[in-house]
Amino acid sequence: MTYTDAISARMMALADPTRRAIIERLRSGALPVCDIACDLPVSRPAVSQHLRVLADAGLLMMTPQGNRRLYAIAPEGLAGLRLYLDSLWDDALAAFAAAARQQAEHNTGKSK
Amino acid sequence: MTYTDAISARMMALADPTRRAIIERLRSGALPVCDIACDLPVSRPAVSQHLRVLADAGLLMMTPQGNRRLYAIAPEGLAGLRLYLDSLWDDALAAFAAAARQQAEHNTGKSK
DNA sequence: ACTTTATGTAAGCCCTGACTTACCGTAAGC
DNA sequence: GCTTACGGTAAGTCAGGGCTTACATAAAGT
Repeated sequence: MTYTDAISARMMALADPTRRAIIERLRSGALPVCDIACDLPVSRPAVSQHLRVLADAGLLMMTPQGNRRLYAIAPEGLAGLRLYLDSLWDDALAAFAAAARQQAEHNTGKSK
Repeated sequence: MTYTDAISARMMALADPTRRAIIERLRSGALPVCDIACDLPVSRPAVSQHLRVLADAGLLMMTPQGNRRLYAIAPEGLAGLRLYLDSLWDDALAAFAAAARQQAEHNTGKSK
């Protein structure tokens, strides 16, 4: 399903350290490109490319404002990731509990 | 901080499609390497390398059992990721609300 | 002890993607 | 109307990582 593809795109977008730095920079609110790029260790075109990747993944929204373009985190983009991790967490916990239970009764079964 | 580094490692580990497929395969419980690799489109050594990456990231735990090695999802490995996404989600929502509020009073301010 | 099964490791190939420089469009200010 | 800031695009380079084949190790079975 295309649902998983969106998860993949967002996960890969968030996996890059530079893009994570951009996201961190935008936690407190929208910023123009120059403000994002000025204290990053890469060139401004590189930041533009990263912004494109993040926007294509649905993690950023852009609003033109006169001369510049404000980028901000799109909360909806994070929703799917949260759901995915939560379901994975649930299944992992259930499998862990089941394994522990099975281990316990295996031990009692052959208790000397 | 090394906190963020663990997040990065886990995010990058989960970003790869093949590794995501491995994780999906382990949702229902622990499996030996051969069972994981048999229905994946890559060779078994490739799976071994992916398992190493996932284990190094703290996302998998391995328990030797005779001839084979059982791999299972480590729930603790997911906890940090969930916390990170939740905090990002909170900040993004707050910033979004603040921007909307500011936009609103800007509009009322210059309402004709 | 020898063979088979299960798995990790080494070396090498190759493609993706992150980065850079150079260039182009567009809105603002004078 | 020019010039200047802002920002996206193009082309090319280069390193990292994912894959494969070949080899090594270890436990099990017979």
